[in-house]
Amino acid sequence: MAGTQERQAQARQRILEATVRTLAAVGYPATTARAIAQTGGFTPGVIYYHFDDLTDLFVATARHTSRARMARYVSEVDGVRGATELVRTLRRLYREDGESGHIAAVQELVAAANSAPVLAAEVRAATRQWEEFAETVVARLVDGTPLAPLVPVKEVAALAVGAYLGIEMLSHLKAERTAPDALFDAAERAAAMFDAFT
Amino acid sequence: MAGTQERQAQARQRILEATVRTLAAVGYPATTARAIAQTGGFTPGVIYYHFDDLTDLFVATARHTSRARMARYVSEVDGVRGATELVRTLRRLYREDGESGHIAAVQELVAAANSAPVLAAEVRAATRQWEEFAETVVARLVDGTPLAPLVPVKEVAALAVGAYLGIEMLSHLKAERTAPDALFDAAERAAAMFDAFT
Amino acid sequence: MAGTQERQAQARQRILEATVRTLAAVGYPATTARAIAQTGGFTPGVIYYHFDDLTDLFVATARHTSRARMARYVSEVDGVRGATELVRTLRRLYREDGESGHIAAVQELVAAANSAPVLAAEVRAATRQWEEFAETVVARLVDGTPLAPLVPVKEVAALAVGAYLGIEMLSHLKAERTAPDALFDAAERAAAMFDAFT
Amino acid sequence: MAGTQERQAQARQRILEATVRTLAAVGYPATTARAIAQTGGFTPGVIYYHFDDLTDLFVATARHTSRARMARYVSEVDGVRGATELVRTLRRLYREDGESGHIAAVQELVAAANSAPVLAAEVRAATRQWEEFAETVVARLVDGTPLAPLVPVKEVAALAVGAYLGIEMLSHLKAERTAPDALFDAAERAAAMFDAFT
DNA sequence: TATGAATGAGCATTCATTCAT
DNA sequence: GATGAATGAATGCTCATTCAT
Repeated sequence: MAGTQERQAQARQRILEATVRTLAAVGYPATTARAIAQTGGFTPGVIYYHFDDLTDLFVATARHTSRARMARYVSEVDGVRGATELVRTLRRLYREDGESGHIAAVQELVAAANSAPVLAAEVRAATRQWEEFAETVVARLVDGTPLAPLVPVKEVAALAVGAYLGIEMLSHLKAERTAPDALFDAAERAAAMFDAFT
Repeated sequence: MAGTQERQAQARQRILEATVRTLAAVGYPATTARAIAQTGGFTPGVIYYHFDDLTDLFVATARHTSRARMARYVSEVDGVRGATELVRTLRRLYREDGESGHIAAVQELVAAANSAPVLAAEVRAATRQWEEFAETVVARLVDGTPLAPLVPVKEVAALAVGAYLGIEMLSHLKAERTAPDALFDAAERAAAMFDAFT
Repeated sequence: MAGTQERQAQARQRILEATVRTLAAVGYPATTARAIAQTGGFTPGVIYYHFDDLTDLFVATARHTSRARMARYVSEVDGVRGATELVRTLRRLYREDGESGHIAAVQELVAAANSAPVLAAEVRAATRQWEEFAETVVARLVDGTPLAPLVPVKEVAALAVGAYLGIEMLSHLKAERTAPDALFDAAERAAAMFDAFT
Repeated sequence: MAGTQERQAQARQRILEATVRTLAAVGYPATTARAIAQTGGFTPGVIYYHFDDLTDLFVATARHTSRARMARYVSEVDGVRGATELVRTLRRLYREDGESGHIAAVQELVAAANSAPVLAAEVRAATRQWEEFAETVVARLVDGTPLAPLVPVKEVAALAVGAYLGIEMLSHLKAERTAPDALFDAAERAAAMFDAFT
């Protein structure tokens, strides 16, 4: 009997993951019910058994993906001390994202929000959470250092989130993972200077 | 005879601008032939008289918009001396872009490139030009200063372009222009420090 | 063991009644397996346990409803003497039908028969029975009166059945029960004249 | 230039007639966009070029058919004197309707109105016009005769319209045109008595 | 050149029906 | 007996695209 709820949840999970993979692979405009179904190896009909419609599915996907990654980011970044270690952790997380298609999917949903008002609300909420997360990370980094009064935490956080999405968008476009790598290298050098300085 | 070519060019221009406005207003997935035609006040048929198909139109739009803005950015940034002035100029240009819908359109096309392989090539080329432009600007800014050896020009440029697109994407999502304003404010303060230091 | 058959019969009954109520409420085109199930508070699956398919269910519904109402009409009209009393009885029965949704359901099934050949046979049979019933009533009314040779019993009966369905269809359309009331009033006056005359 | 509007009207006309024929042939539930298109020999897409959606088409069909028949009925019944001639005229008109499928279509739309609220409004209006028409006919028939004070014109008219639809529904169900014929015969005999009496 | 009409492919969604549990 | 999950075939509708005028 407990299995019923579990199975239901499992089925939803399978659909959500197929959606993420499809979004990452072919982009939002091509993420049709059929495409998702083919990715996940099920019939388009199942989608409608578990979700009201595609919008509902995209909203759920946005929430699910964002939450899952957020949890991972929070737990990984939690014990980090110093900018260098932070950059290294982020690089590792970014690679994870790239392999699972998570940020690609998120970026597609953010872009899609412009054409899907209902989705926009959900994406806005998710974005806000990421900005708040970025703020805590930045704040922890500069707090107690001479740079603290000079760094506008909110703005740096907003910049970070925007840059993360924009860079993912471009690196996906270029079908290359090297550009982000070079960026992380540079960031690591900057972080070393930052750590030395503080 | 010359008038014929001119007229042809004018018609193309009208279609391209309608496409930009439509992209900015409703996003790529909703930018259908009909939607473009309605924006521009012409019949969907005309599009096919002047362009092979929608992909061709989007490619042309990417090139046209990118070039037009590039020209403007180059000419405006050309005489700029110092980071503060640069930030102020960029803020002005960004506002222009916002009003005309140009970066919004570009961002939509970059996002769309993931689902439209032919478009991707054009967008990649445009992106490269913007990164090169950003490189020259950054280089000019740090050249001859003590910071020169510390700043990885290529990476900073790539970061700048990515951040520009990502932030536009997010601010469009939030339907607010104030976030970028706060960012420009912060950037201006940072620029002042930079200028004082160099 | 007898309880098993009883239970089976009860379940069928429940489904049949849910079908009647659904037909009356939303009409044949919207009377889907899901809609019936929701009306009756059971799962669509049960329908297929008790009936071969929807057509089978509609056929059974036509038979069931027609028989049930026929029994009631026969027993009520049986002891009636005179046209006035007949009209009053019919008015009462018509009101019953309206409240339970029975003629509405029958009318929906008659209309649906045009699109469902298998259903048509059943509905034809039911209609024939109603015409026969009407014939006996009309015959009993005129027999032994001077009008007997003037009244074409078969045709009057056919007219009566057709009018009954047509008027139900229209009054359902108008969402009003007053039109039939006015008709019954007029019929009662005509019946009074008839009774006085015979 | 004038041809443009004409062609448009012709195309609409073709679609409307295909809809009437399809409704009469397979009934409302089976009158899908594809079915209509096949009847008319065109693509489903054309329907949506000329009508907003199927509801719009059904509403237009109800109006068109009702108006066209009404015009014919009014003009044919106009010069009629006496009940006998009226019945003969109605018989002729009824045969026309049967061949063209017009009342069958109307009856389907009336039945369908129960499931299609938007359609209901249009059908209600059409029904009202037919009842008014029937009233004028009945009134003209009894006016100036001794029966005048005895005949409730409104109710007789309502009965006539309801019976017309109901009988069409049943005769369509029985796939026979003979029943109405027998009814018209009986009506003609009654009319002869009526004419002799008045 | 531009338009209006038409086409055919594709999409979201619904629905009757099946079946393992 | 009954349920929940799944399937596959429609259905309404949109859209890129074509073409005669």
